This record gives sequence, C-alpha cells and structure tokens, in this order.
Amino acid sequence: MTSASPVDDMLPAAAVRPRGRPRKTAEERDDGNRRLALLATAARLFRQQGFDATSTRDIASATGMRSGSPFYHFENKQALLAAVMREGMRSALARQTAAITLLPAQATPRERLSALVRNHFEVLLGPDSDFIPVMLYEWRRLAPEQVGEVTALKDAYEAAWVPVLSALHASGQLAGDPVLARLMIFGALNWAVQWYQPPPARAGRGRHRATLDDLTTTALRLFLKDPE
Amino acid sequence: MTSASPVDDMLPAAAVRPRGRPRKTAEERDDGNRRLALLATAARLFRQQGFDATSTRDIASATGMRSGSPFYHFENKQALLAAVMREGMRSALARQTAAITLLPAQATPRERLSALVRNHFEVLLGPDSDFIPVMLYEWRRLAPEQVGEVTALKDAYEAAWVPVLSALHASGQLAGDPVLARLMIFGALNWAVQWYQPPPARAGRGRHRATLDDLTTTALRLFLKDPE
DNA sequence: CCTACCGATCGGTAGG
DNA sequence: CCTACCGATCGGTAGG
Repeated sequence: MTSASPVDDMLPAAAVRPRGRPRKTAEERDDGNRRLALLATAARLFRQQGFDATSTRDIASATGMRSGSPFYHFENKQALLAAVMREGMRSALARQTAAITLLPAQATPRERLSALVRNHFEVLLGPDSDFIPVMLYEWRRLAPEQVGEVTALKDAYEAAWVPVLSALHASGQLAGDPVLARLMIFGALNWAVQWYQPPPARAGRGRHRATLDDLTTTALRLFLKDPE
Repeated sequence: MTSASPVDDMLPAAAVRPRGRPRKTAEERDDGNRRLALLATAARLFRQQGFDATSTRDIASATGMRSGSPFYHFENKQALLAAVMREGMRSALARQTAAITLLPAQATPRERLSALVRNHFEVLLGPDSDFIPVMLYEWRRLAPEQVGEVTALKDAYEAAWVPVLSALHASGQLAGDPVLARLMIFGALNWAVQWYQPPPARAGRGRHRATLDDLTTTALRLFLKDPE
C-alpha cells in the first residue's frame, strides 16, 4: 500500500488531501452500476421530455458524469434508447409471467384478464415505470435494425393476452373482432400514460384520484359483458 | 403598360427573358395560400417524423420555399405547431358538430355514440388527418401560454361526448366510472393512430384490412353492453 | 471515465 | 419571400 509521499506534509493543511480530483470509491466506480444508472436516468428523461428533447449531456449530468462519458457505456444515443426499451420489456415480461403463474390453476378468464390488466397498469404507471412508456412512445427513434429485438419482446408480452381474450370472446364476455378488440384494449390502457396521476401519498379529504385498482376495475367493467 | 426597354433587343436571345429570377404569379404569391400550404406541410411532417425531428428547413423546402421564409408567416416553430393544432381542432369540432346535427332528433344514445366514434376515426385516420394526431402526440412541445387555447378547443370537442356517455351509463349500456370510462374510450380510439393502416384502394383478394366502419362497429360492441 | 474538441445542424434574423 | 448569415446546441471522438 503506497501512502501519500512525505512531501505532502510540507504543504498547507488544505492541500493535505490527495491531489487531483477525488478518486471514486470502488462501489461508485466499477460495475455495470454506472451503466444501470445511465439507463435509469435516460428512461426518466426520455419519458419526461422525449428522446429528441433530451441531450446526452442532460443524461450525463443527471447521472453525475461528464458529457462524453455515456459513450463509454453506449455506442450512441440510439443504443441507449434501445437498451432502455429492451430492459424495460424484459422486466415487464418477467413481472407478467410471475403474475400469471401466481394465479390458481382454476382461475377464470376474467380473473386472468384482471391480473394482466393490473400488471400492465403497474408496469405503465407504478414505481420505476419509465421504461415501458418510453418504448410505447419513442418507437420511431429506433434505428431499423434495433426494431426487431424490441418487437419480439413486445410480441411475447402480448401473446399472453391472446388465449385469455379468446376464451372471453368464446364465452360471450368480450364482443367484437378479437384482433381489433385487443388493439383497442391496449390503447385504452396505454393511453393512461397521457393522463394518469397517482394519488398523493397523504390522501386529501376532497375527491381522491384513482388508484391502479380503480383503473383495473373500470377497465374490466368497461370491456366485459358479465357484471361481477 | 411599360414594355421591355429597346436595349433588350440588343442582347442575345437567352437574355430576352425578364431579368432576375422569375416573378411568381399572383396566385402563387399572395394569399393566406402560402400560409395554409405551410400548415399542411408542417402537419404532415410533424405527424410522420415528430416535431423535434422536423426542421423548419424541411417544412420550407417541402412547401417550395427557402429556409428563412416560414418565419415570414409564423413567429417561430412553436407558433407553427400551435397553429396546426388550433386549425386541426377547429376543423374537427366543426365536423363533429355537423355529424351530430345531421342525426335525427329521436336518435338513440347508441346511435349518437356511433356517430361520434365514426367521426373521431375520420378525424384521426381519414384523409387530411394529420392535424389531430399531431395535437394528441405533441402536446409537450407547446409553450405554456399556447396550451390554454388548444385545451379549450379540446374540452369543447370532448364536451359533446359527456351527455351521450351519461345517458348510456344511466341505461346500463356503459359500465364503470363514467369519467375513467371516457378516458379509456378515447385511449382506445386515439391509439389507433399507432397501428391503423387504411385498406389499399384496390382491394386485395386475401385478408383485407379494416375500414373505419369496421373500427366503429368493433368499438361500439366492445364498450356497450347491449348487443345490437 | 474525463478533457478538449470538431463538424453538422438548427432556429432564427437583418436587410432587401 | 429570398439571401446571407449568426450563435447555440448537439452527438460523437481522440487521447489519456
């Protein structure tokens, strides 16, 4: 272990600190830690301001880096966007699979749809929900060769809905062409990104804002025929 | 009438044309004609590429102007965006009012909703439908002082839906909290901007794409309880 | 991961 | 409405 050279002792107190700017500790430095921090910041800013309106400098400084440093972790700005979408979809897909798996084997199609819708609202509007809205609303900024991978994840995510909606259609609880109905249902849910505001932590006394449970209940009642 | 000066006769044939670059004819020049052309081009490009990804130079050259000329008609790029939204909403509101007025006085709430939905799809997806999608998806690019006017028009547009949805809710044909249900219905419709592709002019023999009538039928079946 | 930097693009303007 | 132009910003890179 090399200690500070004796020369340091001859300098004024303020200069006793290690020279140059302070070294980062191991935890701050190494790791995909910094890469993950960049992803989270990018997701947040891309969602709040849009991809084009967010500069890589914004992302860097909000992550505590200098302007050139994001390019050490990502080849370019589009690659950062694609990574946000990819990680977001991977996480959403994992959550969705877990939500379905937790259902009892004899769960009804309606209960299955409820779980899917509830999970979807969570992924869109819950905590750490910046990734999927970015995916939904920043498609066009991807390079053509990046679209395929994200589309595959999105298709896998939507595939879980198909048998549930088919069953509901077969039993007469869901009306209208199933393909179009699915697109409209996703529209109804995804659009919530535009208007939903979570209720404040401390509930006010007046009219309260809707919770994700409220949204789920309303959606099921709106789309399905059987009252329940 | 002043004819070309005699000196012109002494110049080579090529120079007999009026000097300088050719004057525009009255029709090309004057008018809010050019202003309207800018609006239409801007709407189209803003929709196709997004506001931030469209430069004022893109708009100018697609309208047949030089790069500085849009600023003769609009104070800045945001003012052009606001004008697109304003004109789009004015037109949509006029069409909606006409569609409602054309209904027979004894039209049922379901028929009224059908007319509203059908008109909305027309405004979103029909010919000359670039303005409203821009309004829906480029909100955040407006300056704060521009938001009010557009919001007022949008509120007026949505106000026509409220009594119809209330009547449907009262008669049990529409379930779920009416405020949330309205937001979800608009989401289902507005999202079509993301995926709808009109059927080709010459109908193919295979599976055909949905028409706006198909969408309207599916939406009504999806949202309302009574089969009809 | 920082420093220093470059080339390109862009919104906007003066003056005609 | 065009010409000529400016200042600012931005994505990205070389070299350490």
